[in-house]
Amino acid sequence: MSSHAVTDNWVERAEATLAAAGHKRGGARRAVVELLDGQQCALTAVEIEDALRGAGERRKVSRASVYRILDELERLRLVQRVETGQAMVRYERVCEHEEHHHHLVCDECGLVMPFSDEALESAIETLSERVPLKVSEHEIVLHGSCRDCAA
Amino acid sequence: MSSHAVTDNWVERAEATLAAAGHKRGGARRAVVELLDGQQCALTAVEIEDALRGAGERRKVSRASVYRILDELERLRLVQRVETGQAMVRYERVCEHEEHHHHLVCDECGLVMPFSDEALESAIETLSERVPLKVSEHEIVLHGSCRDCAA
DNA sequence: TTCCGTGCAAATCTTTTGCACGGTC
DNA sequence: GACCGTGCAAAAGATTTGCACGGAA
Repeated sequence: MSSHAVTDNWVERAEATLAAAGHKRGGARRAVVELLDGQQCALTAVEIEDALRGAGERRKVSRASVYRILDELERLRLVQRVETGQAMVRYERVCEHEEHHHHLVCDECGLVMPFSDEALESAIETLSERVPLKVSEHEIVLHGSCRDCAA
Repeated sequence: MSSHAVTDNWVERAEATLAAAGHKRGGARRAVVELLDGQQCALTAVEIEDALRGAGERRKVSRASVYRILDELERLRLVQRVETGQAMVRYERVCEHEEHHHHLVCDECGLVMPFSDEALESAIETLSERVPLKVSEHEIVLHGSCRDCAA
């Protein structure tokens, strides 16, 4: 069950975008897309592979396919990479009608949580004008200790 | 020649901190410290190894040592990791009397440049109070095309 | 029938580790 | 002399690639 059906049917958009880009359907890709749609936060390739192998109803997808699929989804801007400094890249769905968000990483237990902040976004926007780079993306990661670990 | 001798003699501080932490001196580590001191921006382990092998006067340092040295310098907060989404971690000197800065990454040619912005820092500071994480670090990376690549 | 999507296995690349030697204290 | 720092080689872990088969169009 998707947690975002109300604001943006990401699965449908993904399928449509993929079709428009000339892709045939594939069971592995559909499984990955559906899994990503149900996530609170970013997953690594290994986590995706494990999740799909585990859940009884879902088909097994080879790791190579997971990487290829994530690559293609990223190229089409359907998912985005999240670098959390944990040695593995994470990927998460990009929703059109959703607030842009960033990530909190607990360096002790590895927990990753999303957050968003308007003041931060506008500071980024303003600053992007003054910088010797045509900015297309930005990524912000706060590191520290989560409540459980800090306690 | 250090580009920062005026504001903060990082090499001296590094040597002192290392000594205080109970380390003996080592030629490899001194070479890495001196190289890092002369950099404009963050380097990868491989770049460090290559730079030291290349420069005539500098001794060759094995890659394993580069990683071990960077690890120790990071633990002592003498250098910091920079995650630019380029598959390799970058490291740069941390200066005490220098403005905190972040990075611009050209996704086309791989160029990495530093930048800093007060409004951004204060937004981060404010927001850090309201978040379910005891924040100790933050990292901001802007991606895009540099002037040469965008032209 | 034509090609793309996928799985499997091997390759590649970054980073880490084990071990032995040589230098620092 | 005791121990740490370092080099070398092998290992480990993440990601990519080559190839062949089966399914989608």
